[in-house]
Amino acid sequence: MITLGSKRKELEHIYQLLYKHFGRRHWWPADTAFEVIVGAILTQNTAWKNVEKAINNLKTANMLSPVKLYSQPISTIAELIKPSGFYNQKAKRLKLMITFLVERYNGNIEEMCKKNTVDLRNELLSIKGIGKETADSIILYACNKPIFVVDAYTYRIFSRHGLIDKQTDYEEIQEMFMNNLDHDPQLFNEYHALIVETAKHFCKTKPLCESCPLSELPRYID
DNA sequence: GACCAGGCACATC
DNA sequence: GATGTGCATGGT
Repeated sequence: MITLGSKRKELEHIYQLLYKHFGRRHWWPADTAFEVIVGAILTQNTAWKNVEKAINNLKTANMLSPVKLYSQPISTIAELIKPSGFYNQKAKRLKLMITFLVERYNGNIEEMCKKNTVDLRNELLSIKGIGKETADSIILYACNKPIFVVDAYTYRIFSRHGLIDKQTDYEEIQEMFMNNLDHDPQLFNEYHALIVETAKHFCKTKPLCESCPLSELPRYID
């Protein structure tokens, strides 16, 4: 029987182990808040390597700003972000997000981030193409507000190791972290980044380690 | 040449 | 409410 107290300890312990092993991740990999938003949309079900190419295309074309992209047709955006895949769909989603940003917040991300987290999350979720993970990534990594980002890696790692079960939904997983950890944006930032790092090293190269205790995970990575 | 990747919306049962 | 499908490129 896992009590609340021990779950907190377990989550903290895992964090300490991963942090010791990987060190500070310096996430999200982006130069600006706007780049975070673009990356969050482009990385939907897509390897980050491909997103980098797409973002580089936008930078090279001098298009990586809300005002610049706002005035571009979807077809132009699609052409630039091609390497990230699903480019027609993502071009529409990007355009919708940017339209929201420009028309409601005058293209000012800081202004958008002044909204309280619950309202901001609902606003983002009302944009077609912005789902829970994308919204939470924007709130945490573009706004630096404390919300826990749950992604496929989080689900895979923590379900494989028995901390959540198969039918646990997004909000429940999010609550597990948020009910047991300080609401510190830097902590949530780092924890999610460490999960991604773990998955990249571990899930790929050592698929047979599914059954090893998560607390011992770093030992299996070397 | 399969198989997968830091989702999401929509259709169908 | 659960389950399935389209979207598309590039790396392993």
